[in-house]
Amino acid sequence: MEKFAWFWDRLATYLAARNLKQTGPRREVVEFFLNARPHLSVEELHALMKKAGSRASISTIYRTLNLLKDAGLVEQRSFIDGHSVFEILDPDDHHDHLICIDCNAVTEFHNPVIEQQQVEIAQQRGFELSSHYHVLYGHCRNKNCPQRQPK
Amino acid sequence: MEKFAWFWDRLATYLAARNLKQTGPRREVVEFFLNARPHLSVEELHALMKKAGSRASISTIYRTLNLLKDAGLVEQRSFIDGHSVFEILDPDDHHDHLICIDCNAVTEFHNPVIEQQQVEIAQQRGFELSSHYHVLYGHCRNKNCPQRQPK
DNA sequence: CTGGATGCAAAGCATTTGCACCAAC
DNA sequence: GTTGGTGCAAATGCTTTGCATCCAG
Repeated sequence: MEKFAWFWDRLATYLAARNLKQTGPRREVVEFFLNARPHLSVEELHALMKKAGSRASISTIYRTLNLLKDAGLVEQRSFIDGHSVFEILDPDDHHDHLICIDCNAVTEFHNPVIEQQQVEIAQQRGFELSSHYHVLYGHCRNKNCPQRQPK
Repeated sequence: MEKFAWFWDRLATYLAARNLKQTGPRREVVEFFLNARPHLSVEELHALMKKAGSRASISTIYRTLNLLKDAGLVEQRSFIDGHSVFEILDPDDHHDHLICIDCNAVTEFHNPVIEQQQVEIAQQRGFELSSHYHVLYGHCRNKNCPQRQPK
């Protein structure tokens, strides 16, 4: 029972429907992407793959992730320091994030009240909601949190 | 009664405390920035100022906006298409965003229920909330929205 | 006067693209 | 064999920076 079977399925369907090919490098990128910790930058993903012996170029990583984005399987998010990260877009497991600004720990939350408010906000403005991005930043209280940015 | 008196005051204090200077171009950038419509890109701001006769360079605009950011007076937001915008950080007027994925139009919203839920979520987890980022993506229904990415 | 500020052009970075070669189908 | 995919290097687009000059304090 592969954890990301649904992902691979939808990808295969997408590729087949457009006469796109299922190549080695492309598979590798998807594999590493799915198994990497969330919020990995493209450069980090590239380094990881390189260390594991993959020869996929950074261009291919970008091209593949953009493909996944076009397929509606991932979401792209930008950071102020210039780079961006891609996130798995699983409709059955939606959640938002709390991020500790000291140790970068990521916690998930799901709040029906907020979800409902979002729908209402969109309706009020004749906006057809497609997705959303919601992150709370702050200080976690974990024992092993350094209480300050590693920088 | 200048609308942004508090902003100019805090800026003056910040500059004075660090022996930084109050120059012509710097004042112009701040002035145009404060009076421009929200969510103006740096390039748009530059074009606007140029048309109005200012000779401030785009470097100066960037340097000034970064100064305001360091002073805690504005906040920077990045978009996936590469550019970023700066927003006045007024603690008495917080808002979040709706972004049209067709025409990139940005609308603001403010929802007390959501704000309250956020506080509760953080409290439940012993998280000390510092800031948050909340964006709703979808399709706007404006007459002039192309209904598709210009690309 | 002195040190910070500016304009210009060049440099940086993350990301994209052109092109010749390679490999799915 | 076709057509899409890949790696490489060059190009792009936003943002930053080095430097000589300028100006506020």
